[in-house]
Amino acid sequence: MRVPLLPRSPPLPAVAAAAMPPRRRRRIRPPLPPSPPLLTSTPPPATPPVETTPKSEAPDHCPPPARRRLLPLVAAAAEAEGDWHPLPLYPADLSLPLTLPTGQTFLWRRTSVSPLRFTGAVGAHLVSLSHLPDGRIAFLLHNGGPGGGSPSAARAALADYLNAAVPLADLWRRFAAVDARFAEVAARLGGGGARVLRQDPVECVFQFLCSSNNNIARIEKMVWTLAGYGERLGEVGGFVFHQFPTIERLARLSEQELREAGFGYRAKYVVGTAKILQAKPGGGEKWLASLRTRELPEVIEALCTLPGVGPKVAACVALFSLDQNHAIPIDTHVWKVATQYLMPELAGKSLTPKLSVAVADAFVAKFGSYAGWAQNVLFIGQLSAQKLMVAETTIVSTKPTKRKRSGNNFKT
DNA sequence: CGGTAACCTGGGAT
DNA sequence: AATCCCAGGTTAC
Repeated sequence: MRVPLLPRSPPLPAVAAAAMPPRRRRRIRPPLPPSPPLLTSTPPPATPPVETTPKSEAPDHCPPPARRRLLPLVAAAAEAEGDWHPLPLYPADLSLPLTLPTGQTFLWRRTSVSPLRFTGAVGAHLVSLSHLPDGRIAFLLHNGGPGGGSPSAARAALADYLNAAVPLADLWRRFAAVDARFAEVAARLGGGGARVLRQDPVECVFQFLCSSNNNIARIEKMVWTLAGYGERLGEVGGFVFHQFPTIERLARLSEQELREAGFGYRAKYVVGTAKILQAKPGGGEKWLASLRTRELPEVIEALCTLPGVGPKVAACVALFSLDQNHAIPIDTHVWKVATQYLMPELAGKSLTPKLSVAVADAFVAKFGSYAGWAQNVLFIGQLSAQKLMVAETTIVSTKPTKRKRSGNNFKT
């Protein structure tokens, strides 16, 4: 496999460098410059986003009916749900709808529309995320207590998963200053909050293994099927959530089993990759994690040895889970952006590995060591533009199609 | 090396 | 109704 040779990234932007702690000792609650100081070691539970009509909860979570009836609705909801814990992240730092359902992970489910709420597994923690009335992010731990984790452990896991140490607002200011197109898209998206996650590498590899030449709905279905092989964590909003399975568990799946589950030719990729990872000295988890401290070209090369992993999937895994903030996944959407705005001389040409390297280089030259974060925003801009167009045409041209549960796709 | 065709599947367009 | 085309690519000629 040819290895795209991406240049060494330029030094960190001064502002980011100053705010970024060394990777080695990742801070649990890093200070975010733009955010007011509000975190204490034991933050008081926040008022949960008010549920206007408390829906019927899963039986497991319901207090005894007799007692519940005596409580005011809000109190009952609070008791059934537990406490919402605020995080020092404001919409400019993290917008849930611009981060969770926009293609870097396919495992979160929208479990409430008003207030907007997403639920997913972060490691073994089953959490819901929502914006408080003041805009801050808050999380609710569903499987805490005996047999589960503590809120403080969940908080630490979330800070890591959300890449909370990276000062997004500062990055956006820099990006907008060097690129008019970015400024335009950023404004259209509401000014901030599209954040690159720091996912578990195993989870990330297998998610993007399912993504090739595929559409979002089916990717979500396949990824959800994979997750189902992991340990059950609980049920929220009618969805049963699982911890993502281990490599060992995935390696025990058969290609036939996955084909019957609708994976098509990707079935052999999943099993093959699981087996290769399993055979790594020290285990696949460790091998993948070790890539976090390697240079990007080496990371891409290593990932491309896995069956079903090509340059695009490798770049996704590198960016979304391996700290390669200047990795640029070149897919059809980004290719469009690139040929339209960044390198018009490439218009009409086909996306070859060599050209995709050239485009990636151009992104890094323009946006610097966090170019992947800029690319992610431009991608989302392209995505939403397309979805808006699709929505328009369907309204105009077709009769009201009965909507199947298309539930978790990105829409505005 | 660059260009091309299969490759599973499902939904929407023609 | 049948067929084509496309969807966040990768692999094999």
